[in-house]
Amino acid sequence: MSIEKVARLAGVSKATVSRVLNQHPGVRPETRTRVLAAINVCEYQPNLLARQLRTSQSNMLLVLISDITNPFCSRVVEGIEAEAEAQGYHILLCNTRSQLRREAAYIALLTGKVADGVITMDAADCLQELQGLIGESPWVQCAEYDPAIPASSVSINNREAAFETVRFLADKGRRRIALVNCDMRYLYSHQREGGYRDALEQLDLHWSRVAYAGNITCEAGSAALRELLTGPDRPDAVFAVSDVLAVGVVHAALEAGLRVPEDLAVVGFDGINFTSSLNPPLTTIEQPMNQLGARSVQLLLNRIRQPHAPIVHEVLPWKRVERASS
Amino acid sequence: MSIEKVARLAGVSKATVSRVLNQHPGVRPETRTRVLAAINVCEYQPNLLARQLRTSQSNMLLVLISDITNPFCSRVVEGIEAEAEAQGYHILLCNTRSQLRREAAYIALLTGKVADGVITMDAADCLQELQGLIGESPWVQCAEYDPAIPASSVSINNREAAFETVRFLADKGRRRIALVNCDMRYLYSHQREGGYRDALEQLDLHWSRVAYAGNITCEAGSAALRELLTGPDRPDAVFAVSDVLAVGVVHAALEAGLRVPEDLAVVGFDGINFTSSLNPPLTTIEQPMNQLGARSVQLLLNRIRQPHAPIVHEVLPWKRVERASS
DNA sequence: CTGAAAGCGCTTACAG
DNA sequence: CTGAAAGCGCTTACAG
Repeated sequence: MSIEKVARLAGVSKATVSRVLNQHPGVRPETRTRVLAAINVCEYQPNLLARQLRTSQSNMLLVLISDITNPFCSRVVEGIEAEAEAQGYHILLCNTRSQLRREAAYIALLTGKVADGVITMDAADCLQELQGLIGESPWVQCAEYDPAIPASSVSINNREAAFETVRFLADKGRRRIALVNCDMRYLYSHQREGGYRDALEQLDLHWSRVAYAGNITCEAGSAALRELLTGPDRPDAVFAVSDVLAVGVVHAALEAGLRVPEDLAVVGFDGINFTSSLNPPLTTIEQPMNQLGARSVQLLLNRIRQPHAPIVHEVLPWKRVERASS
Repeated sequence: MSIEKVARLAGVSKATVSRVLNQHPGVRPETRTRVLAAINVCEYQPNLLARQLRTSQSNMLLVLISDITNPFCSRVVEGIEAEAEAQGYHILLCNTRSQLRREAAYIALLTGKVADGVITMDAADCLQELQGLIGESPWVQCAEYDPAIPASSVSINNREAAFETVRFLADKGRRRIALVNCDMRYLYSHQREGGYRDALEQLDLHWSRVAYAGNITCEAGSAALRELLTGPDRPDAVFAVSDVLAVGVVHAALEAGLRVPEDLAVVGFDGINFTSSLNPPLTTIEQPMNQLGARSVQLLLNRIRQPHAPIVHEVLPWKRVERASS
């Protein structure tokens, strides 16, 4: 009814109002200003729902992340949101905790045309099930991906990053390098552990030890270190697969009377902001978090705009940031 | 067209399919199963856009936050998302950086019926302008609010929390208590500084000093402390209005050769998870972050469901968590 | 350059 | 218990 009201006020048809609204060329200037005036008078706000239904595009992107509280995730989301906004898209956020039930409810929005595409950051482990729900809809897998799924992905080379980190620690003279890993539902857990083991083997380091954190919290990191300290000989270095875990590792180490890095070198992963302000500052493997998000959006929009755009698996560079903890 | 396809397949009318879809009572069981079967056969997915347009409700909530990267914000968002999901609503997230331009684009979604209501966490300073855009739409102000705006709010008593924190430090024998504040665009900055000054006055403490951090980062916290250390006599305690700033304060203090808490007691604000794993663990004022989010959703839904529900200003409790840094 | 009409895919009184 | 019809508020060929 609303566009109709404007039309009556301006003495034109709904079509003309629509043309003005969408800045179509070829509306007589005089008509245009009359319509604009009418729009102002009645404070007309277009009903976007109707527009979306009619044009069958919503300019909305669905984002499925497992934990918005994880600083890595929130930085990626920041990147996603900024790029989406720059391209005229908006973000529908679902904090899934990798639970299919929650995911399903949101994906109904995708198949229900409320969103034009989806970016997932869920554990690789549940991607196959998601595939069934998402079907053919435009989809980009961010950070976590399943190579068997026909959807683009953006990630880093986790195996290489882990491999080089172990080599870095070995170069510094460390001989008993432990890994604090987490949940094996995640692809990165497998890849980083793979890199860790490869490096130990290649470097002929026979001491190896892995502790698994139950979740990505400092407490879980502390618990993991305590577990590592129970063995007959202690590690002299710990590589944690997340900065948050590393904070807990350092905390538990100091609590146990160890000096960092003298007695125990610690390296984290992600490159979260606060790592540079810890005591000691934390050495970490920095992921291009904003880029991961931004590129995901770009690839997704490619697919939305040209449904037959090729599927690509993009690998972004990581970077070691050396600080006092190692 | 789609519901029509199902209807043809099942040999009924669109109306009947719709009734089955919405579990209306009074559909003959036999008809029901026939429709359900047809739905399965053609893998029908309802177009939610059409439904939303027709019923003029979207079950979508717009969330405007200034910085998703701030751990406080992401915890509140977590609370918002969880409660919304529990009530059958979804979240549209805008990372505004308190920029009106970005906000305006999202608010168009609200007035354009894509969202049923809005929760803002933006700086109080830009709330008046938002008011103009939001108009009469259901709105809850979370953490930051403007008392002059006719919309509900959920927050804590910042003035009281700051007051009690200063008293707590004074009780511990501290005499030169400084404040590390941030951006005065925020209401909480004013309130906490107010509480700080009130307490000093009431306690007859004449030493006072405030440093302003340019943003909520550890680096800004460090810079603020360095500034405080330039004076003739140093503070013996710092109250920082955010845990993130406090991390930077502690870092710069240690760097300057001060012991925490012996030479300088430090108290943060928010109750972010990692504060307990810092070295030393950080004393902080804990805000009920999930509750702030959850209650905001509840108040907003009240308003959405009954547009004449009264406006309320809810104040949630805060809690001091005492640790080694003070 | 502008308008009348069809249609996006649903839901909901209103009849029967 | 079920169906025909109107309508949510737009946009877009198609005429003129």
